[in-house]
Amino acid sequence: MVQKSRKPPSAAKIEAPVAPKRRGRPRAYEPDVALGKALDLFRRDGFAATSLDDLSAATGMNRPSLYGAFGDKRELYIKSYQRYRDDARAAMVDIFRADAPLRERLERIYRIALDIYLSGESGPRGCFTVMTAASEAVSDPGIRSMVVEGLTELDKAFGICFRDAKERGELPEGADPAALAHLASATIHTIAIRARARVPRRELEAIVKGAVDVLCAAK
Amino acid sequence: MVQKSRKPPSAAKIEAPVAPKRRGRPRAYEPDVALGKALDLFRRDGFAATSLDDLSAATGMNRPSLYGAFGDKRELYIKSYQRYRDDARAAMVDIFRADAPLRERLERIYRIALDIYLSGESGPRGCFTVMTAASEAVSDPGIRSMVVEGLTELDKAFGICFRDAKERGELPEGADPAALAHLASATIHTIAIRARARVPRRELEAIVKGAVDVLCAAK
DNA sequence: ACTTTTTTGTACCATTTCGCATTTAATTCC
DNA sequence: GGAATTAAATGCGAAATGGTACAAAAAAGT
Repeated sequence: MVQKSRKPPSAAKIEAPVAPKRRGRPRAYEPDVALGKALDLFRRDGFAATSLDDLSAATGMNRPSLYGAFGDKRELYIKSYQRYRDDARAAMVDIFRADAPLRERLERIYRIALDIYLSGESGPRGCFTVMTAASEAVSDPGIRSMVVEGLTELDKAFGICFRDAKERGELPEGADPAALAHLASATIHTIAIRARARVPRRELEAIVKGAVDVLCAAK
Repeated sequence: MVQKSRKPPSAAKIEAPVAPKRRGRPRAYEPDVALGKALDLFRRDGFAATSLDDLSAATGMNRPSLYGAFGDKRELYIKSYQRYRDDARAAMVDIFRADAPLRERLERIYRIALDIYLSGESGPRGCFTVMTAASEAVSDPGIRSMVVEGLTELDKAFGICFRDAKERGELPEGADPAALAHLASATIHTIAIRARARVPRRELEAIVKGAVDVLCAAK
């Protein structure tokens, strides 16, 4: 379970806690949980293999409601992807920012990543960014740019990590933080892919351990 | 162009060069080129988003002929994947076996990989193993086992590479060939994914260079 | 010439797919 | 209680999909 609660934690605006007194017939669904269900489906089967009927069944919303709430299938996919990114970022940002040794930060990031990639009632689901890159990204410019953004965001987060590890003397003078960051991202990608091939967690953890050893001792 | 000629280079059996004198109406297509076209389509759009009509149009075979020659859509996908693997292996095996310094072997492997991943008339196509892992692998056990095989084959090839580099003293005593091999595979995977996001070749080459530097200097 | 064999080409079928138009239901405002 | 508003539910429809039946065609064997 990666999804965090949807309550906006902003301190301003204390009002509208539960009853904004809307005008017409009330919704029979909660948009956030419905979007979560849609994301689950898309993560398992991908865009093309997920039908609106599947989505309708999973969310409990009938097709017109789905359409009204999220737009067409592509828009729903995009919103699902944004949700995925938000959740993943929320799960990792604290660790990336933590004032902890490099090795510990890497280990924690990869543990969270494995949790995300291996979760799912009907099998591991991998990384949605990687899945989307592998499918829609070539042909859909809008989706592609989101994917690039996702890839870049991860590179940057790792980049900062290695850069300040180097500043703190945890890495040798000659170490190249950008290159190490790309290798750290690559490790994320490889475990995401292997997770979908149902490689067991123990093996993925071994790959991660080997990578962390190399990355912490590099050059 | 990765496809090699389909002539079986076995020295035995010199006969059957062009006319085996078949019995009925002759085929209007060459199975190998048709399979190549099917592979092109599957690589671009994936299994679910490629229709039999698309395949029929691309191969020039009508659906019943397609069906007769390759079986149903899934079987065609599997045969396409095998073809992809055969081609990729053929393009790399000599380099993996070459008696050359580690760095040179890695550089050559990655150059070939980029050629494969970036080729395609309608955009880069990435790695078919990665694409298949990202889509069909979770739900189809048969396809999944082929994917695992593909991933493992690459790990092993890199493993041998690093192991004998270590034996030759190109790597320090403490180096862990298996871990380095996984990182080398991870680099393959990350460039495959980024290629599909249309990251330009120069950037991918920079990522590769950084990775090779780390891998050749590790521990 | 005619049979046999293999492949092609046309046409069809049942299902699924996405999307929407229309009707019905539940709620607030007056 | 009635009008207005918002959403759910039903169901239609046109297109696409995977797959196949069946007839016509092109070759070899006799």
